[in-house]
Amino acid sequence: MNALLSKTPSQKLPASMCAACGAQLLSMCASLDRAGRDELEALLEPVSLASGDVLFEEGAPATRSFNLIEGCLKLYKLLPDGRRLVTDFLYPGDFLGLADKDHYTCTAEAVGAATLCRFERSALDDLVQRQSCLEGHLLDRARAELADGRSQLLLLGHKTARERVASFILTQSARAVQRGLSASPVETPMRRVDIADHLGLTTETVSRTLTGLTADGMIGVEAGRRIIIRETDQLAALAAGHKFHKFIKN
Amino acid sequence: MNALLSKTPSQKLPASMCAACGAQLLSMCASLDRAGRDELEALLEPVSLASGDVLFEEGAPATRSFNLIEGCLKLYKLLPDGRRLVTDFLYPGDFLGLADKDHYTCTAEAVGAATLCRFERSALDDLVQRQSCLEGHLLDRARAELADGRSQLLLLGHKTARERVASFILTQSARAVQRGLSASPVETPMRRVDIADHLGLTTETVSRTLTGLTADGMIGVEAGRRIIIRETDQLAALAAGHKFHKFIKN
DNA sequence: AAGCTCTTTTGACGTGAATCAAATTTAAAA
DNA sequence: TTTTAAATTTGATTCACGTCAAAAGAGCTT
Repeated sequence: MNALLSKTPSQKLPASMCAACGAQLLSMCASLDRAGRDELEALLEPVSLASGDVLFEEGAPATRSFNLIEGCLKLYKLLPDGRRLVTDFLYPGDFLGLADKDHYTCTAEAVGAATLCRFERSALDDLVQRQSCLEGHLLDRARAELADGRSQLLLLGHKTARERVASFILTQSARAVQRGLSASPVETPMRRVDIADHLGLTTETVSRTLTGLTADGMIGVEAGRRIIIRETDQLAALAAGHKFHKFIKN
Repeated sequence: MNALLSKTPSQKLPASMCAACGAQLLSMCASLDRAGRDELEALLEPVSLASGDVLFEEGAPATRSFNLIEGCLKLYKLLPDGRRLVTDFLYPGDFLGLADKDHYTCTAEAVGAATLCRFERSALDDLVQRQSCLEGHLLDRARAELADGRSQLLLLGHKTARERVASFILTQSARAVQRGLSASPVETPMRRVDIADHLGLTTETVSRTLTGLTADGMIGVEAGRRIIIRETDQLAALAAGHKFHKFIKN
């Protein structure tokens, strides 16, 4: 293991992390043979990021892919005048850059400290070509991201601020469950402005909406960054766009 | 050739269309062998749709994929109260359903009369598994759709009505060019309400914005459905979000 | 723990696009 | 062609959210 390109080279990642990182990708393909496993593990490089570090920028050649081990990243696109859309937040186990073709379609930036495993795309592509089973899994992942993106289009195109925030909370909760965490006190490590830019709102509107949902007893907010879901069904009805629901305003 | 499942079974498609349709998918993979070609062609079934016909609905099992031969389709998602987001418009040469995993993520509906080629997904998947070169092309297509979707997120999240309409016109124009048509008088076969639901606006706002762009000399509108791009650079600057541009309002 | 900065919340107000409504144009049917 | 219905445009008004501004709170540093 070597950490040449890590932002904190003095602090190597424990070997167990590398193993976990390898296992993550390897789990994509149960039939990957021993040689394939070794080859894949040899491609891994650990990377550490501090809060606000940019891993890669939109439009740069997509020469590397990553697997997030610890922390949280945000992906975003910018308009020339600074308007920003956070397309997604990533958590441990998520991949970055696999769904990009030649160039990264978003900028990736750390939300708090984060550690990742890095792969050279060229080497990975070679491996994928020989281990054809991997390609199907990549396709499935791209399809899942596509489906998520389309749901987000609906949110940005037609949902109210209240519906957007409700959707966000439930999405974050569902992701926490995927990672083996609890559904209800959801940790939201990103700032209000990141949430706002993810939902096509302003910081103020996000804050006001959270206050409103709290006042209505649908959620609770602890220490700013931890959200308690109090009325799951009502929140879900709101997020799904059931405007007629008795508990829903707007 | 057989048209059992066509909406107009009496009117068979000419054989040349089937050949073109097959060629479309085959061109994905230059190395597809003769047996593969024959097998693929045997999978093709022609389908005809009348205006407003629904090809498949969001959430239905994605058992079939399609290649649009003629006409225009719209893909959309609905909220329970009827709010609608048109995720995309499709034109001849475009595929439908290839990027969906188990279930269709959108409803597909004909904008005017349309003809398509249909494939059974199960048979196609078998073929893809044996002709592994196809998988890479499917992955590339999914990646391209993903990139487009992310641009649309930015549009829906942060662009003004004027910027959205400008983006729409240029996107439609670019697609026309891809199909070998002229860039400037762009045919837009869909209704105002479809454009509105694609851009997260209302019919009235789309109409007013088109009127405004026409008044400013940026575009011209003929017979409601044909748009002339008069000031490409200004329209592009507007669409890209250069708010500071001297010719741009809002 | 005091002082600083950054973030979040709350308040007052403005505005872009939605809504409501009606006129006009276009398309379809008789 | 005439009649009827549907789509589009235009106008008047409203409202949800954005903008501007300030206060309150959280996190650092010393």
